Amino acid sequence: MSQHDTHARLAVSTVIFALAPDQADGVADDRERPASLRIPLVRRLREPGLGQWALPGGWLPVSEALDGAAARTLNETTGLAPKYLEQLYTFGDPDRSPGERVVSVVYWALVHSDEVERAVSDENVRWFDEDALPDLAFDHAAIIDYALRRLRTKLVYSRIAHALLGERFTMAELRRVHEAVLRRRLDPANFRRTIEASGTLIDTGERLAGTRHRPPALYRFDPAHSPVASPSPAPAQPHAASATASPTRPGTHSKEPQ
Amino acid sequence: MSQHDTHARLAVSTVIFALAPDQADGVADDRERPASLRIPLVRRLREPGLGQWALPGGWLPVSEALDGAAARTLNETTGLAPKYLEQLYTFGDPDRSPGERVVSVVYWALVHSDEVERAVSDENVRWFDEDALPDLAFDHAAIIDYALRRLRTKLVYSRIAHALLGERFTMAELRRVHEAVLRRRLDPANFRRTIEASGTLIDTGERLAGTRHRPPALYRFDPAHSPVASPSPAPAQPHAASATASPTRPGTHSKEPQ
DNA sequence: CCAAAAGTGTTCTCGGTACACCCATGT
DNA sequence: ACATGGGTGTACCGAGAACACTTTTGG
Repeated sequence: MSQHDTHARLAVSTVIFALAPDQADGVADDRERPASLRIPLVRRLREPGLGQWALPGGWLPVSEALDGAAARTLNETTGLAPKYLEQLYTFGDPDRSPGERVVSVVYWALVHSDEVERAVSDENVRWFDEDALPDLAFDHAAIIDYALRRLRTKLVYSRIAHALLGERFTMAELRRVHEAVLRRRLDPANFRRTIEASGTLIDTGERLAGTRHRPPALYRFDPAHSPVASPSPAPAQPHAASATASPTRPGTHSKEPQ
Repeated sequence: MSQHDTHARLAVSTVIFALAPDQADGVADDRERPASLRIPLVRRLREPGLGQWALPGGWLPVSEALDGAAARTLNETTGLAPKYLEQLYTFGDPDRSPGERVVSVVYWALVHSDEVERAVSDENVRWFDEDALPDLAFDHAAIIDYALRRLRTKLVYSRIAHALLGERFTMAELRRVHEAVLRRRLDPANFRRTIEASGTLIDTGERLAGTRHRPPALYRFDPAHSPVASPSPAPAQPHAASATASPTRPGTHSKEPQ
């Protein structure tokens, strides 16, 4: 392959975010510090970067859409189906990959916690805490850093936090998502009012019982309320990957890309 | 070429913005409506889209950086050297170009008005008013629309308007740039305070004489003050294209890309 | 003196923050 | 009853919008 290519090769990768599941060690103190974001990485099975951790991704087939390729490759490698998927940036420094010129169109995705349980997790796919990342292949550390900044920025002017949660959720759960992403405590009273004023929430009327205190209301998001700024015809929306996740290892195409 | 390519081809295009030069028809009423933005387009000399207007761009060479290719191709086709250049989005729908799969990494650029005079302008390169665009090849109309939205959004939280002006400028000139981009009148008093509070301006101490009223102060931008959010190592900065613009026609590479 | 734009001062509203306080449930 | 988080009320602060007003030049 790559006899002496006069063109760059095109790859698609994705930075995936999920909430760390509650550590059920019974210590009430857990609730005091914000939960953290986790990112799934895959181990590279070939050169360059053999053995290092990298973002899930793959080469772009001729006739597949960019976001389609992002959703497919992340599903093949991790078994995840993203609830939110948006293009992040295209990285193409000539020397970002040793040997071969590779241009990577990078996406970022949000999956909700339940998905994490269903996700592949073996010696070659692992979840890492946002602030405990391993050594990463290529420029992937910088890419994740950039994705985190974008997530934090976008959270405040858009309402995308629900993509990290299930269908129904309490105000406190939603607030903890914001706290985890922004890495700081938020005032419950003010958070409630801000969210309610945005009009993105719908009160289901139901309440969550079984807590050791006053039962909180359950909300869901207004689906009509997803005005995310993206290129005109294709708004960044929850993406339907092959829902029946049948994860396969990478290597379907030659080499692994970045 | 393209025997039966199993990969997409990679192109780089740029949406370039400049202020429309003052129409010197002497009517004082000109000052009453905001100036408009202008965009240079090039006519396609080959299929697909022969004869239609399109964004300046070219194929990505193997060993050239993305922003380098953007700066070079826009300079080759239009003779312009951008003062500001930033990646916009990567467009890659499988059917956006008839016949061949083309993925375009699109940049957007700002040039100041003086540049416009020096720019190439012939039957195959022409400036179009933002709201009087011709029929465009491929998905370029949607791309320009997206670039306009990005410019308007970025103007308010970042201070990039100076990239459309020369070295020294008055507060009113800067305000008219904002008015042209945002397409609405701004209160001179409040605009002044907002800009001054941002700390991005430096008073040169000079004043512009020769007006028929009180001479306004001349300002310049604080170069240290360009904290633009971009991927970590490569901040979006004024870009040094080949400064001695020697415009050449496209066609150096096979076909014209999108 | 007058026109016209430069530049200043004052007030108002609104979104976000801090924080005191009441409410409803399980134990 | 009481601990615990759910939920409400209220006061403050700073950024921006509206607009009256003063200043400085050319004609």
